Amino acid sequence: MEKTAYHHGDLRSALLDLAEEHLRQAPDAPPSVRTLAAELGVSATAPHAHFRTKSDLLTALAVRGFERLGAALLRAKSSHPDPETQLTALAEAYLVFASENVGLYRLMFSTGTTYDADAELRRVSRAAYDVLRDTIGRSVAPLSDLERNERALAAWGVVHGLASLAAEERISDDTLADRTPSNLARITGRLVAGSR
Amino acid sequence: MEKTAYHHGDLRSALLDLAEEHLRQAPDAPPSVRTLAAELGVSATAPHAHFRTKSDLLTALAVRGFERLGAALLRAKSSHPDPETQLTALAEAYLVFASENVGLYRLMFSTGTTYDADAELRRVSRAAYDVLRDTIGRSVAPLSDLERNERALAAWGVVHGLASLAAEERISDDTLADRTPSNLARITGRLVAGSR
DNA sequence: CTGCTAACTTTGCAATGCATAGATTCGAGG
DNA sequence: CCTCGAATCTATGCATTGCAAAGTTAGCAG
Repeated sequence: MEKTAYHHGDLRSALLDLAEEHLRQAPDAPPSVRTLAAELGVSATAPHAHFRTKSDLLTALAVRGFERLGAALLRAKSSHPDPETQLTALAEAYLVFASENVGLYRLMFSTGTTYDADAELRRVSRAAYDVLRDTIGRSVAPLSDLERNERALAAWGVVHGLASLAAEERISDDTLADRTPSNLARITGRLVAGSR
Repeated sequence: MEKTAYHHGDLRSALLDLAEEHLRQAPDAPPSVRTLAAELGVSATAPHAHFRTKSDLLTALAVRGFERLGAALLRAKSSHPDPETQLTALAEAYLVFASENVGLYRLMFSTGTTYDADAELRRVSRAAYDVLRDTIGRSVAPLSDLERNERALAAWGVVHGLASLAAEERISDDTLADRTPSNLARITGRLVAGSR
């Protein structure tokens, strides 16, 4: 789908790349479309041809994020064949992704209303979630659909919650000194695997 | 601390009240300071006397939010003397607050850098968290400090994670049909109390 | 009554998102 | 090769917004 260079190269991808770069260096502020355009040497309204609104650009960024997150989860899952450790490995991969892409991760879960509108975003988000759910489904003995869904949701809740709290730096030093992804993953694993 | 009316009434509180109202009706967009001022019949830069920056206003709003959340948690705790049900009641109170104050809740956990700077915000946020931690600490048998902190953090992670996912409407219908706070609280309680 | 201070207004500026109209360039069909 | 259409990009303009600086008004202490 990657169109080859027209006037100024593949502006669409270039915009997304640069936006991600900006987000990495300033995770708290959403990147300015005009600034992106200026740094790419195009006019201020050039992005308008590829993304009708700024929200569309951010949504496209979020889609990329979920694709990468899903890939990271799959990688973690396939490199840990043992179901005992698989869940913790998955949690760790999730937490690592969130900590290494704070701005992007925040964006992925804050697109707000756009989420309902964009089918693509829903699809990739769902795909990432399904990796987690399938792992949960297999790691524990026979479960009803409802049971499995509830467990998967609970597990997702824990990792997402801890990832968010860590990303927003809401966990203070006297609450938990070791806030590394691996330690948070350990806590997650212990909690989720509790009633095994 | 409430200064009585000067020129135009208690503008500071009026701004916060109206901002919260705006946030309730448009949870996705942060309120515009100029619009708030206009609706209150003051000049566009009048708020500047009370909040040097917009971020300061939002931080003050977040402080209010944490105060109300903490109060809600305390209320829930004291109305359920039984330690068995106390934790679930706490989780439900938390989830109810988040669902009834989506915009405010989002704000409370997205102030970003401001959090480090504002001691007041840190204090009230910590106070709300301590209610949860103390309940966890008492509900389970003797625990080391580290154990208790880890459990409290995990519990906070679950409720915060589920509250966030629900607030952003990221839980689809085929994942969990019943997304009411009480059902989510039930799931939370079962998970956290797992290794009792 | 005088002066001081907090609250508020006026004015102005820069950044930003977005719409519209026009120019440029690529590529396909003749 | 040439023409034309469509995609891409530019130019211009506008409205909203946050913010700063200087002046104005109102309450209050002495």
